[in-house]
Order: sequence, then structure tokens, then C-alpha cells
Amino acid sequence: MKPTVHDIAARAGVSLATVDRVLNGRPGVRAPTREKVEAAVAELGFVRDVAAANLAKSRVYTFAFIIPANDNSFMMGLRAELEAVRRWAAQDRISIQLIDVPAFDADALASALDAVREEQMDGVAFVAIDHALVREALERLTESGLAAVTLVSDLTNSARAHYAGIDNLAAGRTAATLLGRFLGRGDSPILPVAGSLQVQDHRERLEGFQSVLQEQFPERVLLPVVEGGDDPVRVEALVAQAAADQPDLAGIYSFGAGNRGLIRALAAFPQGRRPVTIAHELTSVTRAALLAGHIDAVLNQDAGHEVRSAIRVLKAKADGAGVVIAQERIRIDIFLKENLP
Amino acid sequence: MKPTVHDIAARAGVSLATVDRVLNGRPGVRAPTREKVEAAVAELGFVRDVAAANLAKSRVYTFAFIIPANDNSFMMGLRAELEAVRRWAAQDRISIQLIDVPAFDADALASALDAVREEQMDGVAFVAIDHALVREALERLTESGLAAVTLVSDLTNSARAHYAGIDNLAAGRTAATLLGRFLGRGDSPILPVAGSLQVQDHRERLEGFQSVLQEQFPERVLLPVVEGGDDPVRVEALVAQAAADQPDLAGIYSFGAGNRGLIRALAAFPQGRRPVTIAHELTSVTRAALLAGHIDAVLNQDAGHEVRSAIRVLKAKADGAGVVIAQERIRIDIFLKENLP
DNA sequence: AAATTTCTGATTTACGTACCTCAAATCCTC
DNA sequence: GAGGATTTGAGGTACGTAAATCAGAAATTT
Repeated sequence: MKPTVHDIAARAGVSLATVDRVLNGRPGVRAPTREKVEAAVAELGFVRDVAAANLAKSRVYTFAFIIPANDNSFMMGLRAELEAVRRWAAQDRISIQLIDVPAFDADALASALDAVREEQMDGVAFVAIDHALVREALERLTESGLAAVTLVSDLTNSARAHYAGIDNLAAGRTAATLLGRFLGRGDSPILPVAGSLQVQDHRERLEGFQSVLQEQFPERVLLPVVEGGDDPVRVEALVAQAAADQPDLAGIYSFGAGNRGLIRALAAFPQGRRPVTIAHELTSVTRAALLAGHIDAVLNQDAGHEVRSAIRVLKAKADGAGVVIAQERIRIDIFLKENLP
Repeated sequence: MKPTVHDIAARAGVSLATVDRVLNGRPGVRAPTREKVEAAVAELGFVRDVAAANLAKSRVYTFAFIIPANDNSFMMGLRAELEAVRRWAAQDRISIQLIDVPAFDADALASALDAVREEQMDGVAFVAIDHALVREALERLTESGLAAVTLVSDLTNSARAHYAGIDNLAAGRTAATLLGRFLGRGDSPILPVAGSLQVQDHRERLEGFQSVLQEQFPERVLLPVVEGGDDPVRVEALVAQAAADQPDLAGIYSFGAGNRGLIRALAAFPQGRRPVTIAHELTSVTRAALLAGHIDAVLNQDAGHEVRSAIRVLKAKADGAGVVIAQERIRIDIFLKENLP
């Protein structure tokens, strides 16, 4: 039978009240007594029954999710997942508050983080922007004992407890391998289409892509990266322009949003001359394009997994418990027409 | 505030005891009274606090995992994951019993299922074998109210509550697309290496592979499938034999175990003449081969995910609760050298 | 040695649900 | 409308932990 606080009390030869004081870090216990209790805990392998404890405390975990008010499909999908997870989370006494901030706005993000800190919640998940203001706000946050998790976009070398997102360097490298191998031999050029190089994830994807292309497919010409600003209209224009400039355009790696424009531009290519294309994020648009054969592969991060993972990690931190690391690793999903969910 | 049984009682104008009788399906409540309570439950949106209920019941969920005593890396990995998940599960009052059965033995599996039924557990997860005996045992199992989940290998058209495994048809199709595109144009032959065609998952992988190859790469020659029986020594011999018979062997799709033998055979190829190779299941062997460039891609099913998913589903069934379907879908992971975890 | 401060024990209530008992109310049957 | 059977109410205890109070013991100071 699993040991309870009563067993600890008996074993340590102290009262329940003292065990409670030790377990919950309350004052008024001398060091020798505290050690007796801790020894008993260790010997019996006591682990507090979190469910019972939460019941007794009527504890409700409150987590904030700070999401940029971006209207691209991926962010909308992320919101949808968050919404879907709410009911499920409510069962576990987890209350999730969604906070919108303007996209790519470090100021706004920093203030949102500060606001969360003042509300004394149990944890925050946020889509990071690499900026001094954000770093400082995060610093203040963790110093007041809040657990913070970065979502989708990381803040390396910061105090965040966890990053729920993919390795974007690896994603870029994967795209390069796939594209290079799909293309075979030749030197016809490849066009990289970014959303914005201001964002760390896009920079990393490009970096990974470039490095593998140089290593493994050195004969390939890599055109200068173009930035579509996650805007379908701009993306379409940029790709059309590149097609006009480079009649033998062989491949496209699109690692930002705005794929609706990309697809439109691809449709304009003459039959059989369409460049091999790899895009990011499985949405209704990319899914349809994959099925129609307009694009060749989609690299994806599972927004649902990211959200659930963030919640699990935040809860574990709040409970002072551990996590199953493997479960929290966000995979780079590779989708071909054949393995679409 | 979330409604409690007390709120239900007040709202329905009955006592706590009656609410309890209704909620737990105990006898001694007249239909009109029962309906009053049910109406109150619906109106207030009451959901039983499972944590508190389990505490009161001192409930322990007992689940059985029936795993074939196969010594291949995948099954060993599955065991390891199961073991790792035990501690985590114990926190949630979940006790997991591991039951070994001889591999590919329908008799043994059926008796194991029957044994589980007699022990009155809360649920079973098992690696299915498609055989009448197993189907009948499963039938008996579900009739006695036990939830059953198939793991890794499914039993279609059966009473299992869920299948925690990948879509093997899609896996075969994915492998064909990848291999076909990696190879480019040409008609040099491809060798399919199965473990055993007695097993449903291997048959499905082959079927998917064949169909996509015919549709999309009709010029490719597909050699007759060879069966390595998941045995490295046999696999090595078979591949070596094929290499001797087919000097221009272009590709290999290995969709069974015994990949150690496959790798050894591949190492024997002259530099630059090695066939493009796709294998199944990421293990230390395939991982090393991927990194060394001996094979080109690995399709994988995440054993940890499968185990955790099975447990989540079994628990949900035991609680009469729902599941987040998207979370329980097992992905076909595609690993290249570049996106290895 | 007395006074004070600091620890510790004993006990109680609470969380939300399950499950039990016993008495009272209501129903049905004749 | 009496008899028995069934249904309902009231109340308690339990699960494992948190948190509080208060009295008493031990340590420390004066």
C-alpha cells in the first residue's frame, strides 16, 4: 500500500501536524525534527497524493497563454487547439486564460508578461520574441516564482522552464535534404521564401536549409531569400517574380506563412515545369495543395501537441513534479500526400 | 464555481443519498425522481470530480499489457517505455501489469486474454494477431465489460475500443513515395523485405507500397517480396542474395525487424552502389545506420506515444469519459539523418 | 529559577464523492 | 385503510491531504 502522511508521522515518531509543516515548508520545526521526517519520507518512498492535496486545497491552476493576434492559419489553429483543450483541462482544475498581443510587438509582449506576473498566476506560455524587453520581463516573471514556457518560438539562454516547439534548425536541414533528394542532380536554382527574418524561427530554418544544401548538394544554386511577411499577396508576387527571373526555377522552400499566395503562384506554372516545393505548417491550404499535387511535402509542428505539452509542463512545475521528457519533445512532422492524417 | 453533488440535490429538491443513487446507478429510485435528478445534472452541467471520486473509492485502475516475447529492438523498446511509464502512472492510481506471451502464437494470446478476463481488471492492451481464437477471446472480454485496446497491430472489425498504432497501409504508401522520389527516373529494381506476411501490419505495408509504386512510378521493377522472419541472419542472407542476382539493385524497403542484418548486407555494397534504403522503426541500429548514411530514411511509430495513448484511452473508458482524438492518433514518423531526435 | 520564546502534538474542519445505516415517508396491493 | 414493500431522507464515515487552533512541552533567555 502506498504510504500516507499518517505512515510518515508514525515512522518519524512525530505528529501529523509536524509532517504537514515539513512537507509544506511551513516554519516552526527544528532541524533535527525536520530531518527525522525527511528520513521517513525517503525510507517509505512517500509521494504526496496530488489529487487529494488539490482537493483539500481546492486548488485551481491558472495558466496564461499569450498568443500573437496573427490571422494566419497556424495561429488560428493554435487558438482552436487551446479552446478545445479547455474543457479537458477544466476537469483537472486547470483554468486557461488566453491573452492576445499584437504580432511581432516586443513592447506589448513584455507588458503582457508583466501583467501576468501581477495577477499571480501559476504559469505562462507565450510565443517568444527575441528582444531585450521580453527577456527582462521574463526575468522578473521567473524571479517571482512563476513557471514560463515558450511556445512555437523559443528564447534561448533565458529562464524559461521549457520550450514547446520544434527545432527549427533541424527543420531547415530536413527540408534541404528532402528537396535536394527529390530534385536529384542538377544546378537549377532554389528559392527560399521566408515570412520575416526578424523572427528567430525563420532565421534558424534558413540557416539549417543553407548549411545542408552547401554540404550535400553543393552544385545547387540557392537564390537570395525573399521575405513575404506572411502575406499571401506579397508571397504570390515574389514567387511570380522569381519564376519570371529564373525560367529554370527548380525548387521552393517556403518557411513562413502566407502559403495561399504560394499555391496561387504555383498554379500559374506550366504543366510539368512546376518547381518542387516544400512548405511549413499543415493547414487546410497546404493540405489541399498536397493532395492536389501542387506542393510536395509539408513540414509541420503539431499545435495541439504543443499546447498540451505546455500545459503538462506548467502543471508539473506547479506541482514540483517531473515530466516525461520524450513525451514533451515536439516532432518535426513530415507530411507527404500519402501520410496525411 | 463548478457544481457539486450538493448543488444537484438542492436543485432537484432531493437528498444527497438520492443523487448518489442516481449518479451511481444504484437501485431504489422511482423513474420521476431519477428524471428530476438527471434534469438537474443537465441544467447545472454537473460533471463528477473524478479525482475526488477515486479518492473516496480508493480506486486503483488495473490495466494489463499483453506483449509478445519478441527480442527485437522495437518490442524491447516498447517494454522499456511501458516500464518508464509505470512510475508516472502510479501517481494516477494506475497499476500496469505486463503479461508476456510467445510471439505469433494465437493460442497463447487467446488464453492470456481469457486469463485477464477472469482477473477482473479494468482494461487490456494487446498486440493483436488476426485469428479466430483471438477474436473470440476478445469478444468474451468486451462482453464482460472490459475495455480493450489493440497495440501496434490492429484487429479490424472487432470490438476493441481503440487501436494505438499507425496506419500501416499509409506507411507503405509513404515509403513508396519517398523511395520513388529519392530514386528519380529509371527502372532498376526495388527489393521489398518483409518480416512475415502472416502478420497483418506487414501485409498492409507491402500492399500500400506496391500500390503507390504502380500508380506513381510504373516503370520501376518491384522484385518479389522476401521474408526475413525478423531474423538478422536471414535478412542479411536474403539481401546479399538479391544483390548478387540483381547487380543494378536500386532500392530496398525493409518493413520488418532484423535490420541489423540489413545494415550488414548494405555495408558490403561497393561505395556509391548502395541501394537507396528505407527501413522501419527507429532503434539504436537504424539510428546509427541513418547517421552513417547506410540507410536513407526510417519510418517509425513512437512506442512511448503508443503506450501512453493506450493508457489514456483505457482510463477514459474506465471513467466513461471522452478522449481527445487528435492526441491519440499515432503518427507515421519519417526520420532522415537531419531530423533525428 | 522564572519568564519568554520557540517547537510540537492533538484535534478539528474541509475538499467532493462514495457508500453505509436507519428511520421516515410514500407507494402499491388486497 | 391496513399491510407490506418500496422509495426517500438524514446523517455518518471514509479517502489523503491541507490548514487552522490551542494546549502543552521543550528550548532559550533573563
